[in-house]
Amino acid sequence: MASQRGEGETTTTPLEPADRERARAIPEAAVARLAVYLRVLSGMADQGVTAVSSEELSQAAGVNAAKLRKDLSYIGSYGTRGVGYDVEVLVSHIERILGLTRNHSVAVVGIGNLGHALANYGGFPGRGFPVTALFDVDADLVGIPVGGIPVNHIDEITAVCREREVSIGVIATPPPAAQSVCDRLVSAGVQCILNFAPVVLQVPDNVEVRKVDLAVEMQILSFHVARRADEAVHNSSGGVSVGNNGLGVDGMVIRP
Amino acid sequence: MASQRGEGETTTTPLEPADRERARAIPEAAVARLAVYLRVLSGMADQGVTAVSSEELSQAAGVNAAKLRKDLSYIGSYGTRGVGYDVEVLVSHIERILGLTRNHSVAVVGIGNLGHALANYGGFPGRGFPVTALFDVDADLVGIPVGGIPVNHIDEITAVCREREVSIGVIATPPPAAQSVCDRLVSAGVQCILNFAPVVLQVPDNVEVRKVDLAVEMQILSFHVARRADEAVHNSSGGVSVGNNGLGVDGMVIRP
DNA sequence: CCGACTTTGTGCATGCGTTCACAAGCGGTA
DNA sequence: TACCGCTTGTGAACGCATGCACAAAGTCGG
Repeated sequence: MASQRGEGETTTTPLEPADRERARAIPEAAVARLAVYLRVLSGMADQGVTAVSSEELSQAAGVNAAKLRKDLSYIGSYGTRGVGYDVEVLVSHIERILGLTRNHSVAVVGIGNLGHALANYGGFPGRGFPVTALFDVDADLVGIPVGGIPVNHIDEITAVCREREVSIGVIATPPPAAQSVCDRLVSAGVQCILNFAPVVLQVPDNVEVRKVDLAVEMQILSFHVARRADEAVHNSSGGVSVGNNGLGVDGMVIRP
Repeated sequence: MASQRGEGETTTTPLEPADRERARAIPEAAVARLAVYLRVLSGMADQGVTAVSSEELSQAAGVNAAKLRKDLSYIGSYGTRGVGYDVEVLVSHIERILGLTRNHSVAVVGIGNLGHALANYGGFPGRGFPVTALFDVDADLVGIPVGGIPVNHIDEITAVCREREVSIGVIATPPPAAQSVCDRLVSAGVQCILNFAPVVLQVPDNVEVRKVDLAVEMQILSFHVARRADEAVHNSSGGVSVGNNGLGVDGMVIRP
């Protein structure tokens, strides 16, 4: 489902006409990479670079040049053949596609070690994600400002989230509380959740969940350590060549 | 390269004979899910559950039942047809494949907000990953214990990592320092890195990097917010059906 | 001891994402 | 203006992962 292209729209759309159709066609993996490109491009812009080729950008982002061009083609044709891409133009178009033109109010739930760290990030990396609300069950924390924002009690979550138009909820609670918090966020109208708790959240279909799971990350690394160790034992030759292709957005390129 | 299957080994191997061959064949995405299954199974074991079917486990892990069975088949046939899986057995086999039978010493570099949070996790989620070393550039922090471990100066990184046999390095520094820290970790013999800095690290092929990028996660969520908002504007019908398939290990299932 | 039911394990088809390779297009130059 | 070299954009092939559907295999009840 969802793979049919809606055609025949002739109304004057408030947001670009053909972009919507493109947006729904962008593979999730490509979206993740676009965010990386955006950061690299922003860095280049800060250094005064105005133009870049797909080869240069792909090197900096740690991906294949062809893949980069395909990723960029998902959002349109904004390059100049024979020349490359204008950094500013690319930045603005990626920002538009990623929806970074509007601000996304963020609420952090669970003000423990991690919650503190998140709250203190201060405007979150890559501006546009202001933390506007903090919540915790601990009554002793309520009212105390963390990173400039006072902590609210978790029971106020619905009212506060609605009032401050929170669009992204970050769950940094202990595992047992995560599902309950998630449910409350959802019923408060939050449709995007970033979950740091090592729990598989159950949510309705209209809610988007991204998961950051330290234990899983560590265990994946552990797997590779073990595999490598075994290979080392069984292969008399010491040749190492791994190549971290596969899923994920990690880049890994030999420096020039 | 690396896709040939080494056969003809008849020596008594310290680690199971046919498992190595299996291990290198497990898709990366499946490895990530195995870690999730392991957590779910551990939780079940704690609650006294001794047996589980693929259907139950897949529900709890938020994945398709067929996919779960296929994932488990990568590590061998440890189920009983007509019955299901023995929880203990499955746990021990997944742990073995993921290399969790040995401890993996972890070093955290960059003792800021995030570094503090990581150090205080205390033995890291899912035991087996003891934090044994902390590093920072700030001389004022050196010697002060965080989460029970004294902070070392970053210049000692090579000596300390070698001495404590650190196998996983966690980078929680500001972006500009990340590549430098990474280089030092690599030259200290660390082959696995978990990177929290919003930087694309350049490493040699024999080093495995996993990335946790908050900005990217937020921007992916932002993308979905924007897409959804556009759809809401253009679709008069209010039907919502997203389905978070694609990359990643996130689960999303309607609760029973 | 046998039959019926249940659940695993997996061959196969489908779909998605990555990669290749090249035509199209643009700027610079004579 | 016409040519030449360079880089983009993309059609098509490839490969991997997912999901389906069923045979294999084991248990339980009679």
